[in-house]
Amino acid sequence: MTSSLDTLARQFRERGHKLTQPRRAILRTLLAASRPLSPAEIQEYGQSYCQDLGLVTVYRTLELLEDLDLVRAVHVAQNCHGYALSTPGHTHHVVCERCHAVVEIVGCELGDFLDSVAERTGYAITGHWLEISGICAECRANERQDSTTL
Amino acid sequence: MTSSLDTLARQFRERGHKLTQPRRAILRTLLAASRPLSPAEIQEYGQSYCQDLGLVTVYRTLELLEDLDLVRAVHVAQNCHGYALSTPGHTHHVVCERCHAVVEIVGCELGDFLDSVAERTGYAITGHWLEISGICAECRANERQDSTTL
DNA sequence: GGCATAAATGGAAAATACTTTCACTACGTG
DNA sequence: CACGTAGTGAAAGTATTTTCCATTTATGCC
Repeated sequence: MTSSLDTLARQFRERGHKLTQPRRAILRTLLAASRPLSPAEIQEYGQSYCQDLGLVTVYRTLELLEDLDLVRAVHVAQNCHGYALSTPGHTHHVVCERCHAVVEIVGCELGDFLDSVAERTGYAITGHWLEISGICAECRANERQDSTTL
Repeated sequence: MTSSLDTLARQFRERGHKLTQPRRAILRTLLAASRPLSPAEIQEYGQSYCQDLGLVTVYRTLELLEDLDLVRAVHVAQNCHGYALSTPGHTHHVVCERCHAVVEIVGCELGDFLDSVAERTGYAITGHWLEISGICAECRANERQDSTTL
């Protein structure tokens, strides 16, 4: 959003990666996009900058850009494939990074925050999705154990 | 989480759906799970309750259960197919439901909320993911226009 | 500026994942 | 307990992602 192609390119090279034409095309496409794009879309639009940009390259470059924190995967509802029983009402999840256990948080205390978002962005807010990751008590206990036995 | 098989089954029937063996197997699997499962996993585990549970049925049943709000899709990072440039630092997205335009919210005001989550759940919070959906100013303007021209 | 070289590329094809179709089955009402 | 319909699984169809490898290209070095 705030980054220019130059800034991105510099960061890219500074971390020891080559700035090839295909990669430049992908960055340009992402810079020009007003919404998250799928790999196939990135290839399609990217070909206006780099004639024969391959889909494989798009996948590889996205992976790299994610590692470098220059790009992020955005949650797109249709394409999320984990399912869990929901408790009635509005809830959020806290997912353990180690064992993937899920705790649901029943209350939702984001009302004020969402109001301010609406005001700042001009959007009419219709919903939100919050997921919190962490390490559950059990896994932390196990980790302590592991490190003492080593 | 708090629901029993009986409760789920009752809600299911009350809303005019048949409670078949495959569906029962899927509900049982979800009840027994401690983390979100993919459709393929649900099929695999569900087969211990219903010998030849088909993947198609899993997809259809999940869709139905989502409609009934008995199950929810949980964001699983690997399977999200939208990519967007990330601005440096921590941001959240507001995505327009109509045109998919994305606005990034730069500040993050969830600190206090996350602290209370940590306290309540016993998790060490390592990160969070918030996405807000809404309708952007432009799309709302278009909608008003549409309804007056009709 | 040209050269060496290691990284990066694109196409083909394999491997996965997801959807749709359709003839058959079984739920549960009466 | 028979019947009608919602629900089913297998298989085919489509889309997505990964792997492999011969070829190309960016970049540091002269």
